[in-house]
Amino acid sequence: MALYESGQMYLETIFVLSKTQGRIRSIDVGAHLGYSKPSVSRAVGILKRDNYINVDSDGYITLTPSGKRVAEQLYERHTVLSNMLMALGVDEQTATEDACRIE
Amino acid sequence: MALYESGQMYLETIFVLSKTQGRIRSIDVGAHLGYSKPSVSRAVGILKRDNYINVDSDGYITLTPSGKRVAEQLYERHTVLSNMLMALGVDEQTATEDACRIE
DNA sequence: CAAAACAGTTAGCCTTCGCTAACCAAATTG
DNA sequence: CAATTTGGTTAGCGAAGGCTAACTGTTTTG
Repeated sequence: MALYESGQMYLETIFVLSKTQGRIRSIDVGAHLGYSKPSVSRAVGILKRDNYINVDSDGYITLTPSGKRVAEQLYERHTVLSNMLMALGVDEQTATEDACRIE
Repeated sequence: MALYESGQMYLETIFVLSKTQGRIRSIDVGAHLGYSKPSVSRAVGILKRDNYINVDSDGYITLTPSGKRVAEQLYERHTVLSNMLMALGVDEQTATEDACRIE
């Protein structure tokens, strides 16, 4: 199944939060993205169905190998964009946000 | 009225085609974007309703002052992105396409 | 001049992806 | 231990923005 725009956002968020926070659940993803619980619930269900993530019985989310591979590409792309923007003189905070928006 | 993502695509396309081709109509915009006539028809109707463009009795499209102002910003943003990508070593053709995608 | 091509519109369908309301089950707490 | 909080789900709405089918009216053409 194809990974749509919003799915990429969720996947990258899961990747980043996993790195910075350790174990994460849907609620953390929603809090980070500013989305409602049902929106996250659906998105997580799709990512799980399409084998990008696993969700254990306690609701903790981990990336599958293919999910991790894709997420790393997305994160790399994000980093490239941020660096480009910073090279243009945008400060780091704004650059990171703009990179998000552009993605 | 807000200008949504797709509206920006249409507006920028109108701007670019006007510069390179002179007089343009909906059909030209659709051909360039690869969209169907009804999709373009709706989008053009919205851009017209929101005063970004004018459409004369023969169907020829021109930008209003505010439409032109916005389109120039979009085009500028596009150019910046293309240049950033080319600075990264991407060839011009690919850079322009990627800038489109990113936008 | 009849037939075909061209440009545009209308009606209506589908998917993505937000949302709220309402519910459930498990954990926490006064 | 009853009441609240927490995390998640289900049902269903609405906007954006693609699409096809089918229609119009105008031009072009054999």
